Amino acid sequence: MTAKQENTEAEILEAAKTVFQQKGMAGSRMQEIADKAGINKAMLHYYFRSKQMLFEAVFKNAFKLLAPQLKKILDEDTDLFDKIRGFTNSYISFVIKHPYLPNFIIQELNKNPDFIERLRADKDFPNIEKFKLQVEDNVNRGVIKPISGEQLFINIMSLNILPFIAAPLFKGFLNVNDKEYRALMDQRKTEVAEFIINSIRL
Amino acid sequence: MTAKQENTEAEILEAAKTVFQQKGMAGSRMQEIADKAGINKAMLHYYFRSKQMLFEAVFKNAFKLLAPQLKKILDEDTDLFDKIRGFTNSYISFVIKHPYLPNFIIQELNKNPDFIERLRADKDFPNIEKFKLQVEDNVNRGVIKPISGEQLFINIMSLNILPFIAAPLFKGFLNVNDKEYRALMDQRKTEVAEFIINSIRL
DNA sequence: ATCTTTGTTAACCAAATGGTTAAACCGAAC
DNA sequence: GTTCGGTTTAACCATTTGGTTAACAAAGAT
Repeated sequence: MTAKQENTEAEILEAAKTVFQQKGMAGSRMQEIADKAGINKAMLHYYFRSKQMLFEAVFKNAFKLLAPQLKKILDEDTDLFDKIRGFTNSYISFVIKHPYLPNFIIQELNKNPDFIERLRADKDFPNIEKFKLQVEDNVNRGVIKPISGEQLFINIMSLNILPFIAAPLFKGFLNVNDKEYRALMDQRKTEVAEFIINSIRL
Repeated sequence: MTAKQENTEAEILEAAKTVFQQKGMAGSRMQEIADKAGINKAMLHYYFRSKQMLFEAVFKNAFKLLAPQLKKILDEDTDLFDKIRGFTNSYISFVIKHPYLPNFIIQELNKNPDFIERLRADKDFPNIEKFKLQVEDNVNRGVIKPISGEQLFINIMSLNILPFIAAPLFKGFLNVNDKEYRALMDQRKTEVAEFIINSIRL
């Protein structure tokens, strides 16, 4: 076995990630992935057997990257307000590093809703129970207005995720160019957290 | 010319809408659209020349449906708080009627960002200027905390849109079934508006 | 009645696409 | 240096897919 073995597999995954995340499962071509990885198309099948299996490998890797981001807000042991500030700030850095990733996951999950079941089996699958208790505790202590952990979680995610997923749409509505839109996103790094906190603080 | 003429064209558009919105441009097959419309595949080309042109017809129709929803929040002449309540409430009804539409638009716009330029040419393209003035006015009158119209608009849209686009993901994280998730969405019909208003009210 | 235009279909086509195969390659163990 | 294992490639294959064509039906127009 040559030393290239893992190298090739990694290069395939990297190329597949790029193509799949930008064009989706249906819009991606095995040939394009092979070209981008600089190898023969047959290698894709040698290492991953089929387009579907290659896709699932890429998808799982993508999800593995996203999960730790969510752990920050779900499992960490910090004060609720700091948590919201911390997540909002770090999520934006994450998206800059992986621009297509959240959209990719959401999109493919829409086309294949049962994927989530297989993901849940993983030990690192994010769990909201701890966060729910924390929110409930803050409500009981009179720190924040009554709100369920679920709804607060949905709100935090929505405010952080959609502006990136729907960037072209918002750019159109707001009539701003890429640079101006990036400035808006930069502003959100702090503003979104305060927006949320203002809403729930008593 | 038979009386079927417009009928056929409409049936093609209806079938194409269903298929394109659920599977996207790349994932859709002309044959499937023809089957769903109950006609021969050649008719698709007879009426719309190519897959691309059929797709664009569907896309424009979809956008035409979405635009009036946005006008509610951008152009109407009602009080800001009422506007937020009204939009939130009516948007959810809209999504129930057209479940795949917002995701479809966002997704295809991501794969084809220059689409938005062609859409902007339309007279009915939503314009945010009036809304910006209204927000500014409310800030100046001390009714709400300082916030730009752009950011408030992004927040309103995000809180309303993402929970539907990312429904499978949220269902997974929250570990709820379809029925429970729908209940959460129902709760949001009023809660989201109050969440926003609480955040900006002085 | 026949001619013309429009709508519709079945059969067909070329290109693209996911996947396979058989042979070549290449480093390592013997 | 020969053999043996996994690795890599070029060529090939069957199917799918968007699109075309030629013939045909139906309805006005003359």
